[in-house]
Amino acid sequence: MARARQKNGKDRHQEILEAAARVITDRGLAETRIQDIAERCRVSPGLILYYFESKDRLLVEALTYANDKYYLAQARDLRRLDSAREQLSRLIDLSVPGLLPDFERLEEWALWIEIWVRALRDPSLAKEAEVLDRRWRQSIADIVRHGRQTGEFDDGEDADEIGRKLGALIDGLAIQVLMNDAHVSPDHMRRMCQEVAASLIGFELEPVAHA
Amino acid sequence: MARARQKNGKDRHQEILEAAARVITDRGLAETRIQDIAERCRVSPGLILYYFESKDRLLVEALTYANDKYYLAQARDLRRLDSAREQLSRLIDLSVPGLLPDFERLEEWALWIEIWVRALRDPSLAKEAEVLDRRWRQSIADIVRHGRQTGEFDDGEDADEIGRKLGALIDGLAIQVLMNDAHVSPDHMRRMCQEVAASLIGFELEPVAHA
DNA sequence: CCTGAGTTTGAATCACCAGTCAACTCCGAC
DNA sequence: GTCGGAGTTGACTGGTGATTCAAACTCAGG
Repeated sequence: MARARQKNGKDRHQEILEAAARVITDRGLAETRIQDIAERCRVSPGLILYYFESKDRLLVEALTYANDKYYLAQARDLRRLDSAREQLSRLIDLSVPGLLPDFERLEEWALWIEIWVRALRDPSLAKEAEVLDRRWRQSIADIVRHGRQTGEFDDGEDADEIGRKLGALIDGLAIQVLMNDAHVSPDHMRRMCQEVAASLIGFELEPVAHA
Repeated sequence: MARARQKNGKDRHQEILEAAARVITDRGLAETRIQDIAERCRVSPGLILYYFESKDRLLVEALTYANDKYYLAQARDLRRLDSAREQLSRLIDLSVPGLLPDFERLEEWALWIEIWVRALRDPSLAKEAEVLDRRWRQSIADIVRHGRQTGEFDDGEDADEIGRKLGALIDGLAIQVLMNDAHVSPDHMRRMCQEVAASLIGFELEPVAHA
């Protein structure tokens, strides 16, 4: 296999990114050492720098790589549902940290906060983060548009605006859930988001998908 | 002055906290070195450790100290206004990063993100953060209650719940404004928050204080 | 078998920084 | 005046961790 080599190289690349993302969620961006990443790959520290030109670049790549992975998983999950209403409800459930244990949402949110901090001082990461963030709000807006096209939802406020509002609400609440705020449990967050979503699309609340 | 000494000591303490908060907003928590703080105070590095038992404790104290300072300034500002409606509107304006240049909201928000990251792995800071956060949401709820008492606002959803919702929305939007997201300008954020606030308290939107 | 490019290792280097400490300066008390 | 202690300095120590590098290893192709 002439490919085996190159393919192996590709795998290593990804393997390292994945390990890095793991370590970051475990120990936090600031406490992540190359050694940790190397250990997680069962590889020597030197190899990490053989594949990435510096620790900094690796970390930034790992952050966006992981976020991308989570986003794609979410998109795949939502595509299985037909009705816009179910999709919106599911999107909210997926966004609540720790609500659905199978989806590593806790990890994802922790990574987001790390991205925000770093983006504060790294304009190029800020740009990437904006793209990722926009894509995610876009997916809310798309669901709204879809629901209106099929007649499931009434017309109303601009779909993009709804995406921004609901997105911001989810961000804000997710932070508090993540902080273990006693006044904002995952269930509470879910209910609030579902409620607001319903009112934003002019929907009669109620049996919104419960599991 | 037998006091001069002690007073001087007190000032130093505060002076260092203030300098630390400054450095943190400038360089980020992770990049803050004792040396930087010492320089900002025009003092030798050793002195910093003379007043604080470790860099870590100093940083955590600085974070909550600065947040407290900002909160008190906001409370003072709001107290000048009589009508609940003006207070709510002003609170929103004060919360938009960079909208009112005199209020160092940009700094405050940057510090919040640092707090969140650190709280993720420091339960004791998480507890302090929860208190600070709750106090701020509480101030929204109090305004709502006040407005209802005076008859300015209609009754409706639980005031605390409104505090949580509006608070979360503000948090979420502030992050995007802070990231310089082209789709969420300070003005845009202001408008959205005012709008949502109005609808949450069942208020006819419109001439909501504009400056 | 060789060979050589691509991989991998781990020891060595290098810079940096938190925290320590012995010495010095002030100033008020006696 | 001088004593003593709080306040202050800045050089020093120790540990840590990113990055470099020369050597070793692997394996596909000849």
